[in-house]
Amino acid sequence: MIPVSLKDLAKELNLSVSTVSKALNDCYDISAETKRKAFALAAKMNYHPNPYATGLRKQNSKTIAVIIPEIANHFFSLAINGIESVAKDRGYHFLIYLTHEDYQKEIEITKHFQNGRVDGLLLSLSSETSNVAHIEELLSRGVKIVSFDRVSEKILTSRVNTNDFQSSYLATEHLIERGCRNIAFLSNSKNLSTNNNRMKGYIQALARHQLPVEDHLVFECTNDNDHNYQLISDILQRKNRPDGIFASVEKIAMTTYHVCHDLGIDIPKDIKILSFSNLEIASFLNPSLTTITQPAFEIGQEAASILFNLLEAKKNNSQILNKTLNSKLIIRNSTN
Amino acid sequence: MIPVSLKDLAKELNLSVSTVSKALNDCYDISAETKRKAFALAAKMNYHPNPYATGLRKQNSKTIAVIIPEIANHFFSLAINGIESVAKDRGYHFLIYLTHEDYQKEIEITKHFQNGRVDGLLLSLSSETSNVAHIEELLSRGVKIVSFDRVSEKILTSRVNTNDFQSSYLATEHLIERGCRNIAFLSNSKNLSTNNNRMKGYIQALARHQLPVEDHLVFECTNDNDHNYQLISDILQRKNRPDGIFASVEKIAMTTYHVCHDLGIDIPKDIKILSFSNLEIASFLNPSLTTITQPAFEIGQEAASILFNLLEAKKNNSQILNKTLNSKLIIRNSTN
DNA sequence: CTGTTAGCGCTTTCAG
DNA sequence: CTGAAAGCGCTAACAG
Repeated sequence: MIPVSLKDLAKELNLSVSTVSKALNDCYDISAETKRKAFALAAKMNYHPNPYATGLRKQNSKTIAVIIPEIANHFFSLAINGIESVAKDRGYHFLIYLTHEDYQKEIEITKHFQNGRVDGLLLSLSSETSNVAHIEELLSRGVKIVSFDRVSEKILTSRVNTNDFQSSYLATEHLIERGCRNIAFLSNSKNLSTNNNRMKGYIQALARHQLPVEDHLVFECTNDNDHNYQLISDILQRKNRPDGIFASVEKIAMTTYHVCHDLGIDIPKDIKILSFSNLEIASFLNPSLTTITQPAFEIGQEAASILFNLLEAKKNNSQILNKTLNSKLIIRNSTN
Repeated sequence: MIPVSLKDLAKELNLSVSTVSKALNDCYDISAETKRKAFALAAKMNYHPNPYATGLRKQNSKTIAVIIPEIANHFFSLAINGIESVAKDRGYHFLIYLTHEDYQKEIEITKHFQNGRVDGLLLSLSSETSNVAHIEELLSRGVKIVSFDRVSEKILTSRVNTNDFQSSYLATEHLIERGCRNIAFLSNSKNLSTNNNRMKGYIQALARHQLPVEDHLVFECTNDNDHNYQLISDILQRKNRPDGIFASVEKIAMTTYHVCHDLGIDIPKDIKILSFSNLEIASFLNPSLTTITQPAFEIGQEAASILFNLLEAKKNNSQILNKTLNSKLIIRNSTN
């Protein structure tokens, strides 16, 4: 690294460092001529200020952290696209951290933000997280946080998420209208706000249509695919097999699909599958899956905007916003 | 942000800032007792050094940039997983930048690394990039770079990629063995090393099996899906329709699948489709697609390792490495 | 309009 | 074993 610093420019221009600094920052009290020369030389020598020196002085870093459970998941990668689109416009950079759905890792990661590394944080909780003391600690230090998708009631931050309840209600209703009377819900993790809202939508739709809400139709899947496979396999081999499956996330829907394939169960004739999914091609490759697609990109954008506004607020305006964006129900195969 | 600094610790301990600094850095010339007290207080007060102050002093940032064309693409998100796994272990942080396959954006992004923001760069070129002066500029400034996947001969850095040529050769051969005699190659972008190597593998397999290599069987797709749809639609409505399609990337394979569906062409009976794809479920959802899966995670790991070694090399060891990792051919439906 | 000075939080000689 | 002082690159208050 052969950096060119303000000092180098100053020497070349026979000016003081501070004058050059002010010139390049277009301060009102610097002559037009000096500014011209400063900019010209800066361009010529390809000068770019050291962001960390500036940050140290200004007590900010113009960078944020994005903490997510995983990245090889279309929801989160699309959300990052949204975050990127607004970060770029507003002059912010972002660091990515992955918890891999692990509470301990989330805590470890959290420690990096105790001292100025980032101005703020975009956070989506791991499915293993129920205790949120590590987040509250950051908040008490004055770190600005906006939660998205996987939020917690206990964390007092602005939140951006999907209409999980409502879309689940509508989607479940859709299954009922297609004739399902015995719909199982494959839950993700009881710690997840998203999962719980989805389940509430499912339950309410059943209730609304006078269908029994049976405990034995709600199953808790885990992050262990083999376990899920076995569980679903058991469910589908019962005497009174469900005629509909609502999988709270895509991965579980895929496992269900897999099991059906292995057991020779015909989708959608024998069983109908409904799932949240942000992977366009999923519903396309297999038109018998009905999917709920979240506005992932917009969620990322919205969360980032709120955070940047918070960071740049003149007053310590800590108003908590709750934004809910609508998801779309995608039905490719409504016949039979 | 209410930060706790070395100064705060020093005051509390009635020691000088430099002593505390040395104590926490476990310097040999500090008494065990002092160290103990320093560590204890640091833990109690939740002290974490400001990374940018340290960086400014040590002239590094312990952060790298990852520049990729897009993130909602399984290859790149898996590669990021690999990068993350080694960055975490080696104490590095990473910033993500997306070019969106746009040469101008790539140039803009590149400007952020002229002055200390990152110690090094993991780079995968945009499909629009043919002139690489912006990268050479960084290199001449002493920025360490490792290229992966989308590399350029013109950029003299270590490179990590897949055995594109060989796997394409084998996959094409597989199509031939399944009876294809008229295989079209749907190219991605002529600027991409990956694409070109894949095409070479395809051509060589045809040649090896005494099949004519015909120009009119190689088609250039773009980033415009509608254009691709039209192009592929035209191809599949010719008199002598291809009996096999080799799509250089997943997105093009999906469009092909889509066109087949709309035209009522049966896969794999009427036509066989082969594609590079890192999305596990693609080959699963549609078993008639034969896919080549890249070791994306490992490529990320390998590239990151090489970069970190480079950054920490005592001598200015600028040896250029070229690593090629093997991809896997996944054939789920070899009947008919 | 320009320069001097101080300091952001940290590390690192060098003196004691 | 500990502390004073300098400085990484930059900005900002203040003096001239």
